[in-house]
Amino acid sequence: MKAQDCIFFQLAKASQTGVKFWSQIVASFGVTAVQAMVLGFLHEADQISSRELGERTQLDSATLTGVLDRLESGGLIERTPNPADRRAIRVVLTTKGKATTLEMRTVMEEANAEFLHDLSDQERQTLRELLGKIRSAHHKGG
Amino acid sequence: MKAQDCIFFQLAKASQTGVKFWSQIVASFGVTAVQAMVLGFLHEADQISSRELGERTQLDSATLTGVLDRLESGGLIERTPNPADRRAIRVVLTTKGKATTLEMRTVMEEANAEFLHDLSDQERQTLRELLGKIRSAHHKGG
DNA sequence: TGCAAATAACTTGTATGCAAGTCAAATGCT
DNA sequence: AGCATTTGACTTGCATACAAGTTATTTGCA
Repeated sequence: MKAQDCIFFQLAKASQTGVKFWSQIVASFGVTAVQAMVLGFLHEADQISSRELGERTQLDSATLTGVLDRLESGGLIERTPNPADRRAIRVVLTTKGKATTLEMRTVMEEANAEFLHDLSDQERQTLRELLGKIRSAHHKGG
Repeated sequence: MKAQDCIFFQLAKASQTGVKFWSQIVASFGVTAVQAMVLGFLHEADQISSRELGERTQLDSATLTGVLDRLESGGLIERTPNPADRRAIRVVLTTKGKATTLEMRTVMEEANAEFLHDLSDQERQTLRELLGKIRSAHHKGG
């Protein structure tokens, strides 16, 4: 078996290609690929705790603290206290954060389509299914 | 479109799942996932320059310098001078590096099979093809 | 009620990834 | 030969990842 045939290598490199592609697109909004993803999730569910945000984005709490720090410095989100649990925070989009996120969501759809431009509709569907199958198979101790 | 349906997110998370899986396996050899990958490529082509190794592994020269540093500290590789080009180095596996790499290649095949355990032969084949298609479509300015 | 165990966010240390820049050596062109 | 350009490896700075540990707070249970 050649190293290039290793599924871990293939996944990692396809992922890197995607992240680079997406990074260049969202760079014009002043955010990184990961930051853009976090904003996208916040657009779906605002006011959630760091823990829940980490669950949805599949980001480690250590990683997320840094990402939130930079988003907060950029004025895109705010950390507000949660009166019901003083250990937790509530992450909220600022006005600027909401505007940026809205703009990016349009761009994201275009980017998704363009990134998979060379694949047929059937292939895109299959790819998403297979990637999902992998993740669910290895979810928490599979 | 939900953030979870973003192909960049799906690729990144499937990749992370793979890297974590592979990392746990190679940890017993005292190397990281990336280090194991580099060793795998060196097993195919020893004595190559850092530039060529970077081409094959798709690792940035900045990243590769650090990876080679740690492999060299671990006694798995050595940097030797290239008399034909004094700018370049030649990366060679040590005896220990060769032994480790040999052992790992067996484990790698098992890990590949186990990681894709929930997929049929047809699905595995399709997945590899689609990932390859993505990478080649975006290779150097696509 | 009181205290051990669990939890939320953060911190620390190490390893990629990548853009940008440095330095020495090799190349190309006149 | 002489010199600008290119190249190979390295360095720096910043942004993820993630294991491991800290602190304050909350929960669960005797």
